[in-house]
Amino acid sequence: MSIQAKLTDAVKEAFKAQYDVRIENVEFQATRKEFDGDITIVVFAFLRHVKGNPIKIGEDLGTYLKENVSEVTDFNVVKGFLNLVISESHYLDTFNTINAIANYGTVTPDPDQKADMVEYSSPNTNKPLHLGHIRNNLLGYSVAEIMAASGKKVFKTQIINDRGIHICKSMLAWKLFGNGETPESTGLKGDKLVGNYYVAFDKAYKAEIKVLMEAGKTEDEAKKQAPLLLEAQAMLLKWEAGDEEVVTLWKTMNQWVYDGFEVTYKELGVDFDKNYYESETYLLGKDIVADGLKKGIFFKKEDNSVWIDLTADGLDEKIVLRGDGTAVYMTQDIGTAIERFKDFDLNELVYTVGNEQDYHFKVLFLILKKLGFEWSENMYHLSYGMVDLPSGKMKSREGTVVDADDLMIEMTNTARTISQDLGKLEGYSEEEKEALYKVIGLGALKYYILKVDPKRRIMFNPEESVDFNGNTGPFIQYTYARIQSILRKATFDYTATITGINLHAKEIHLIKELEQFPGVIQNAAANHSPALIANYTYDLVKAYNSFYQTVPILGCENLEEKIFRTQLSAKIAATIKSGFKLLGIAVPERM
RNA sequence: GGCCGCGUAGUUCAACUGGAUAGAAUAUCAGAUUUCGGCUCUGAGGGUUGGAGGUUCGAACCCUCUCGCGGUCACCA
Repeated sequence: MSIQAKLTDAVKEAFKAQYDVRIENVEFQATRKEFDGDITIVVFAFLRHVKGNPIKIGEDLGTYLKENVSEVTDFNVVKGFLNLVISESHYLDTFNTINAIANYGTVTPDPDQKADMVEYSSPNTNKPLHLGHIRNNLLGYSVAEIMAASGKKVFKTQIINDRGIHICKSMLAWKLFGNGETPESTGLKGDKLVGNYYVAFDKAYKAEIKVLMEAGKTEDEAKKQAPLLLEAQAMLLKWEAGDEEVVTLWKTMNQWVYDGFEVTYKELGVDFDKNYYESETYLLGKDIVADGLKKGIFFKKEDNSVWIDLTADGLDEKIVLRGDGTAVYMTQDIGTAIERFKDFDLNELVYTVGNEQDYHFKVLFLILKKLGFEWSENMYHLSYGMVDLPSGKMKSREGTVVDADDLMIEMTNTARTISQDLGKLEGYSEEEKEALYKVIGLGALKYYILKVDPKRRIMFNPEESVDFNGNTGPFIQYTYARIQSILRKATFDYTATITGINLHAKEIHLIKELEQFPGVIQNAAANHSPALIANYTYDLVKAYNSFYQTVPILGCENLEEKIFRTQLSAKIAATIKSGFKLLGIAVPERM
């Protein structure tokens, strides 16, 4: 039983005995360092139930707790805050308990529970992944890991937008200008090759528009009448009709892209349990629309298009099916959501999608609710802000995107430069060194992106790149590596359980930090926020560095204390590693 | 213009979801370490939490107004 649970019970009893009132919950916080004590109870919160002077109530409560809870050795009241001093032996006991737990902080999922699904990445197949996708991937992957660590059964998934006019544009450009090029013949990654043709299409298309406009067409007319666009549209129709030549080309070029994406995902360290393909799901949802039409949830306009009126909910009218009977984005999302809940018996469905689609998901969830699906309450849009560059927004057509593969290489290069100056890598092979540079470079990138609250925009400056000092991934990795260095030198047996020693203030502080880890994971899962894990890990590392600087570990004279400090160091390292694993960041043994 | 989100030290981020004197990092300055890795540690300066009201024991957080930035209001996804 945790100390907080114990105190909560005692507080309830105290109020029952002294005032005959029932208290539902007790508000705790860590005592601020300028006051004496370890745990603080906020007395103000009780004023709703008990009238009186908060200082008097606090003192009565403190007296009661000191008498009835063995761990409470003393207390003081400042304004409405009751500060409790907890015995040192409690912290030593706490550490011994924590130290015995193998996967401390994580909850093993019950395999029989309903599953949660996290969708992320979901790229188009006409261009390579860029910095924006990196934020998406890191967030989605990390949130899935955190949810799993909090005890949920989680599936990671992506839906690949492999169908539509965009891929036809690349296909057409390849057919016209490609001369049979392949990833093999050019040595280019498949996604890069296809992306080049998308750009080539756009260039040729723009040239056609210019010619048409010079011939007197308006811009709108020119855009709609350009022969290349008409041809791409014709290609899409052929694809939908199952034309063999078009479908074969489509399959070939998509496969190039998938192969390319696979490389990027692997480098980035993300994966998926299941892929969905839009080409297989784009017809879903039409039945539901027909159904909703019958029920009167949707209505038809003169041109046969189907809409939903959400003005009563403060939103607009939204189209759910085109006049020609074909699906729009919303139709598909309605259909796939229903299918997923059916197929997987889902509890929660998380969509990792940028905040420019906030409105779309608001509408989607509302429509599903109106259609009577109770699980629509369990859908969550993990919305995140854009990644801006100093030059402004990233725009693929203007060539201002930061390519995902290039960025990872750049980060690795920076790590290499720094490590060659400062690293302690004697005896490492070149391969081991390269692997290490990747760990550090990617650690810097991932931490930089994940430590920020998802909702906020990120300004990414590729010139300054990413810091390696201060609140950064490498700083935390360094602390881990240094602990490993100590453990390598600790040639004595440090497995014994230590009792009865006096603890240094820094040690108590570290144990308090350790104590919080399980709660932080639960909180991060509930809030879908890797930033909470990042901040926690950083606090832990800072507390450790302060400890490290203040007290000797291996040089400690007293054998029991030396053993304890070594154990404590090992557990801190293990916790850093677990925390970073939830962020998808590896930790090095040396660096 | 309607709706949504965001405004916190020079800069990058926190603040346990309404709690104590708003904390870190970075940069600047001043110190520490005969020692287990000097990518470490300790300290100083730096704030009207965009602004103005309100709610209450208590507001960066909730409400109203206002200013700034971004997104969105497509039969694209």
